Parts: sequence; C-alpha cells; structure tokens
Amino acid sequence: MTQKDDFQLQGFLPYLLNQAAEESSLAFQRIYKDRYGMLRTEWRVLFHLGIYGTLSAKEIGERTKMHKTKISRAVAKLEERRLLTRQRDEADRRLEYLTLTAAGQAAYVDLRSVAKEYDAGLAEQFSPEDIAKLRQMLRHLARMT
Amino acid sequence: MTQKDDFQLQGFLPYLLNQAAEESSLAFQRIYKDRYGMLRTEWRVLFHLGIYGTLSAKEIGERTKMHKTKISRAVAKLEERRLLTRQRDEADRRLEYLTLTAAGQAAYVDLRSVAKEYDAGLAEQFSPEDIAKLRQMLRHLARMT
DNA sequence: TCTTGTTAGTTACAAAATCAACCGTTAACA
DNA sequence: TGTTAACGGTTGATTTTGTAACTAACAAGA
Repeated sequence: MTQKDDFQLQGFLPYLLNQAAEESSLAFQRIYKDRYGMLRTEWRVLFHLGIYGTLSAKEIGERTKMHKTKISRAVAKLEERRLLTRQRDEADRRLEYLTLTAAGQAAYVDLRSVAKEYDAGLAEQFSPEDIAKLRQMLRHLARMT
Repeated sequence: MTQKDDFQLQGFLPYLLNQAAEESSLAFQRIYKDRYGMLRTEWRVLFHLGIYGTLSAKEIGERTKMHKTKISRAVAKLEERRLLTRQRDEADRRLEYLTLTAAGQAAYVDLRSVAKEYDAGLAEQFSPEDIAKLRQMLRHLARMT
C-alpha cells in the first residue's frame, strides 16, 4: 500500500500500449466473437483477404507478422466454416491461394462496417490532429512505417 | 494481390495498438524471460509489489485488470521461486497480503532499471512533447486517465 | 542425375490462457 | 441465531498459443 519508489508503471510504454490495446479491443472482440465465433487470428486473416483479395498464407504472414502456425490454424477454421477456399498454385505446388467465399465476403463487409464505426468512436475522443499523430507514432512503434 | 477496397487495417486503432504493443514488448519480454524465467503476468505482479509494497491479490487485480486466476497462478510461481511471501490477514481471513522477499526486491530493482533504459530507448525516437502526448492518449484509451 | 538446402504449410506436444465450478470466510438480514 | 448471498482466492477442464519437428515441393550446384 505504501509508495515504495518512483517508477511509474503507467508511464512504461510497453505496459501502457498493452493496456490500451486490450481495453480498446474489448468491445470489438465481443462482436466478432459473438457474431461469427471468430478469434483474433481469424478476423485478421478474414480482413486481409477482404482487403487485398486472394493471398497465400505466406503473404498474410508477411503482412500481419503472425506466426505461420497461427495462420495455418486460422485458415483451417475459416475454411471449415466455408468462409474461404484454397486453390493450389499449379506452377509452384507448395503455394495455396486463399480467397473468401461469398459468405466470407459478407462476413468481412459486415465486420468492416462495425470496425469503421468502432474506430470512429475511438477517434472522436481526440482532436483530428492528435489522432493522426497517434496513428503515425503507433505505426512507427509497430515498424509499419 | 488485387486491391479490393479502401479499408485501412493499418489505420484501425485496435489493430495498430496491438501491433505496436507486441513489437514494443518483444525485446523487454526476452529479458525478463531469459533472466528470470518470468511470464508477462509474473513481472506485472512483481512490479506492482515492487512499486506499491504489500498488496493483496485483489488489489493487484484492480490495478492491472488481470483476471484473478492469472494473478493466483503468477503469485504461486513467484512464491515457489521465493520472490514473494504471503501473510494471511487475521481480521479477514480471506485476504492474503503479498510482499516481495529480498530476492524479489533484487529482481524488481534489476528489471526496473532495464525497463527505464528500455523505455528511454523507445521514447527517444520521438520529441518529448510527442511522447508526453502519446502517453496521455494511451492512458486515456486504457481508461487509466 | 544426386545431393544438399530452402521454402510453404501442417502436425504433435508442451506451455499458457480462459472459464466454470469450487472452498472457506465474511456480510446481510430475516 | 440461521440461512443465504457475496467475496477472496484456488483448482480442474477446455481452448488457444508456442515450439519443434515434420512433409512435400522446389532450387542450385556438383
């Protein structure tokens, strides 16, 4: 209970970033979980395919920095639920191209609109300049510059 | 591969925050893991006790927003490694007060100095005003205002 | 051709997180 | 009191993640 030293955990960036990330993901998580039974890994894959169209698992890995086993499992789940299909590349048979089905597209479009609204709700708590600055700094910290 | 729509995942705050949090925790994680075999839950408990002195598990939960089972298991591990001790509250026998041992204090002091340096390394990538603003916004998003 | 190495992706097993049920203790109140 | 609910904390079962080893396919050089 007693203050023992002056280190501020609330100022430590990795901690602060984690808390902010967790808190800010909570309500959105509930939506994709309740509505589609998805995990974080799964909506990420879904969004990448929704945004970029057909991609291989490898390309998704490069873009998300998720480990390949996570992607493999997320893809398997999404395929099982008929939200995406795979197509083997005949020129290089190690590769599989992943594409959303109509149902997958629909799920993506739905969740995308939720995400847009959700993001706007977060952003409106700050001035447009501050939010722009925040995004820029986060991209830099995430090495997504 | 084809651009299919204009939604920017790189602008979606929950995603961006997660990526930044993950990336910025990586090197620090390696240190507490390699040096003390700790998990994220464990260094968080250690830091809270190091900073605030004696706390109950419940108080740690309020401060960290970690689930009580996580705390229970982290505390058990830290006790097992003789980094903290428990003392039952005789007035309310449900409560246990947790305090770092000398070894726990030493681990805390060591990791705190690592954290300070680490944080400084992150912070110096931006101007002091920008970093202050970032911290403030993150605290707000984390509801730690 | 025949290694040897690398790559895309999967699988098996261990470690960790989550969730619900649980125990002992205290509080509320009929 | 006696009974019921709430609380602090733990445990066990299930789910999810992480780590390594694996398969199948391709590539490069001798």
